[in-house]
Amino acid sequence: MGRNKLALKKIDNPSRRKITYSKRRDGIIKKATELSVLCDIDVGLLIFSPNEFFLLSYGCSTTLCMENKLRIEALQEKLHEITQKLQERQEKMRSYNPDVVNINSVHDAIAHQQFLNDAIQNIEKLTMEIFHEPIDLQKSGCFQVPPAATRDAHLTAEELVDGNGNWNPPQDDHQPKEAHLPVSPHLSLEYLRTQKHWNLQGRGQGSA
Amino acid sequence: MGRNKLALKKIDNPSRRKITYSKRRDGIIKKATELSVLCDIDVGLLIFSPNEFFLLSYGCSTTLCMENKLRIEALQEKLHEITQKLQERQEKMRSYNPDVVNINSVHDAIAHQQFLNDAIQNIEKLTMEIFHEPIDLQKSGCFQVPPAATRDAHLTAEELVDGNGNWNPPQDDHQPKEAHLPVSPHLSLEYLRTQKHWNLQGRGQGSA
DNA sequence: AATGCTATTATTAGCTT
DNA sequence: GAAGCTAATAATAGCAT
Repeated sequence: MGRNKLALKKIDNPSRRKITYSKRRDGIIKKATELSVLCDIDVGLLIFSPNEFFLLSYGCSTTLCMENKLRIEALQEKLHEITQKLQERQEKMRSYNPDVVNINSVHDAIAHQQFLNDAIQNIEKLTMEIFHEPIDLQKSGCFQVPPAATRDAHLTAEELVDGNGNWNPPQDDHQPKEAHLPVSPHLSLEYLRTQKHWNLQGRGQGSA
Repeated sequence: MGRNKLALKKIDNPSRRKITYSKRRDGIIKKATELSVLCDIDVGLLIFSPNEFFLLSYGCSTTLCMENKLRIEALQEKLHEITQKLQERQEKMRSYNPDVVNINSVHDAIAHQQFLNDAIQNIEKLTMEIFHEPIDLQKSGCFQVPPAATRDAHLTAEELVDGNGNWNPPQDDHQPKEAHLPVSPHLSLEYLRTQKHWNLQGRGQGSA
């Protein structure tokens, strides 16, 4: 085309190449536009030159491209956000189930203590609420829980705390032997109700 | 071009439109190929006709398109995975912080009791381990903890547990006023060590 | 380097098969 | 409808500015 035909290979002369680029770029854009209009179709054209990025689109091709870009950005943002949430949760879980081996600094120990305190407070709050506002087990369509049904369960209150040897058994009648619950490791709700509340009780045996 | 010029508007005759489409499509593909080769650049061309989808790409444009698609898929998979993890964590957290209002069945109550039991066991296990195997703070590259340095910290052991009104302060000398730790809300590990262990202590006031 | 010119080649509209 | 032909238009290489 033009004064003479040129071989279909990279134009070595950078100056001539750039000129050809400009002319043919405009040409192909015109062609793409015409094709799109004449034939009523969507045409997308992407041209990456070292110095410019051209993107032409009639219809969904750019939309597609842009949507993809936006989708990726949105997904990455969401992923980032949710990953942070997960890490927070994991950190919290780690504090509920701390491994002493991993406590290597005062900072770690403090953090875990804080969480343990929170956990204990939650447990106390719950038992208080259970005591003051007992749940009506009869109402909820479930089997009835016999009073003090813990002794024969896999893990009784006594076993739980005996491990530390410091459980003070409640003073009243919560130890009849009948165990009717089919469920395993548990404390019965009824039993919990007999305990007004639990408390942390430090027993100073100073070593410092 | 050709025998006569045609207006730049949609070709109404579908047959003629299709013919024009075929010819011009091939033409623009040739042009794109030439531009890419002659000028040594990446060119992408997307043509959406009602009956075919054409995608030409020299260099990164398709790569880009395909990569985007793959990236989207990978991101979505990751997001799905991590969302499930988060939900699991949230479920577990809910069990640690149960809301009595939501306990409407024996099944719920048992599940929560199970989690509370686990939490209690963890707390006891931790404190036992801390007591029996004190962490060597000097070894781990941390600053030295002065004995009983808790009183002036933002949140002392007393404040923490006073909220429940049931902390028994240790009997001996752990309350000098010197506070050397720069860290805030904390209990000192040294202080913990003076407490042989914590125990749950039920105070039977049976109402059942 | 960018713009315009134009000789020359490339594309293609309408036609034919 | 598809393939090929060709007159006619469109694009553009090289040159000049």
